[in-house]
Amino acid sequence: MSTDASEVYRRYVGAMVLHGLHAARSCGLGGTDLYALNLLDLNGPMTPGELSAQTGLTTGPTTRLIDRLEEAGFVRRTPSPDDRRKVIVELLAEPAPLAEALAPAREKLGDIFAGYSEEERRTLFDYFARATEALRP
Amino acid sequence: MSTDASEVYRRYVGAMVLHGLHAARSCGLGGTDLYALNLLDLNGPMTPGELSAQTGLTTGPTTRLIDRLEEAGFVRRTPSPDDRRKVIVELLAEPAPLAEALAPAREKLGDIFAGYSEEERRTLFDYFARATEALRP
DNA sequence: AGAAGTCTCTTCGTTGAGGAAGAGATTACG
DNA sequence: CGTAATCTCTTCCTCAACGAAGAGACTTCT
Repeated sequence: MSTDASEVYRRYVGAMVLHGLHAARSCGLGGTDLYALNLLDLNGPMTPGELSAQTGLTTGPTTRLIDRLEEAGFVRRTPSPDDRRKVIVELLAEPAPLAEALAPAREKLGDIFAGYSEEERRTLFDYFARATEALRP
Repeated sequence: MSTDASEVYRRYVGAMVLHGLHAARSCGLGGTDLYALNLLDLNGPMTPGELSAQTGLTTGPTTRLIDRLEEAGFVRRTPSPDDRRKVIVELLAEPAPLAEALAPAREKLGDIFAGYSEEERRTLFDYFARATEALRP
């Protein structure tokens, strides 16, 4: 990875993060809320305890974090079938306000993808899958 | 962009955002600080007024935001040569704590890039550059 | 030159997110 | 069985970040 490529990549990652934060704000979400949503998206449903371990929050703030996300329609709480003390926090289908906030960017990116050959697109998506796995927390 | 590809991509973006937020936290940065740093990285040096317009903050919090970033060694304030009321906020070289936080991920991604052919890497970096431009706020 | 406008910074009050401690319910262990 | 451990949630407190309003320095316009 040359210095030049590294520069391109750094700016790219910055743009992605900025994009995510911007979309989150427009839905009234804070940084931690976005963090939790991405955790749930990448790692699947989990209990408040697991979420609290992965976010680094103590249990009190975690409860209120889940409250916020539930009220906003992002997640759902379900009682755990095995252990009646536990709760399972599950990500719901993408809520309308978020989809709306992301739509313009998605369209632009769709146009970019359309400009590549089938083989190039395969390369890109292969990379996306690998990078996602590599960055899994 | 098929539904499947869209899913891959959504998770990828989530992983990138999570990665950025995680690195920021480990340096004691909040969401807004990260947002501002990325703005400065993508759009170059700017005045506090411009930064306040782009972050959506009023001028008071913007001043303190810059104070925080300056104390942490991320940015530098320089008096504007044309207008002595103005200040130019400039991003410095990446501070050590941030580079340290990002190092493991960079290494992993470097390994991934190393597995592609020269041509595939060109495709990837071409995409990165285009996507960065498309997402510019 | 003087008035009006612009830019940054300061001060003050408010708000919201987070930590600490403990309650209540359930499960596991002796 | 009964005691200890676990899990979520509640309550109270603290603190950091934000907005509003205005001060001070400088520029622009008449």
